[in-house]
Amino acid sequence: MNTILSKTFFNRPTLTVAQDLLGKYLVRQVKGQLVALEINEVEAYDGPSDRACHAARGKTPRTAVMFGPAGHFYVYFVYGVHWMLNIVTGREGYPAAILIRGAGNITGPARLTKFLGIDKTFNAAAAAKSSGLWIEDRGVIVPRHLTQRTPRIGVAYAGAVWAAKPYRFLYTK
DNA sequence: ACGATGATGAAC
DNA sequence: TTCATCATCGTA
Repeated sequence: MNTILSKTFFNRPTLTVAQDLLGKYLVRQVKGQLVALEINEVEAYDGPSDRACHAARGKTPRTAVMFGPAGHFYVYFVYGVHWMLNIVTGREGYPAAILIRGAGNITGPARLTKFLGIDKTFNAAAAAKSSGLWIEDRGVIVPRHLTQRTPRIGVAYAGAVWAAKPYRFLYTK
């Protein structure tokens, strides 16, 4: 059975949700066609004290979505070129999100959004059929020994302590 | 190793 | 209003 994950799943501690996202499916529906990719790489950005999290410098028009309810997408533009897809986690008022970096055979967050046709129009959208983009539990059991935790990519600016946090989660078959 | 390419936020 | 920075990728 394929269960669409709802707010209940995302409204939990960010690191827990990040670990649990491995093996879940990112599903995109466009013109009646479904594309489903198994999530295998994510990064957690957890709260105002996380110096790598965009919300660490307060609530701004860009980061406002992260302060909202869990289960919505935070999509932003970086390096003048790429769109990044995140899903908001945790309780309302607590800014946190998870960057989806890889799914299926697509490696790299920018390649993933390009492949699925995701851009700013998905920012603040709910992860649900109504938006054409959601996440499903398809019953995959991920053996713990096939997962890894490493520091996050490209966050040296956050300082030694936060850059070293093992907030990147990988699932390799 | 580096340039592309533009939104963002902080400083002035 | 200007400027440095940036959760990356493709080409070299």
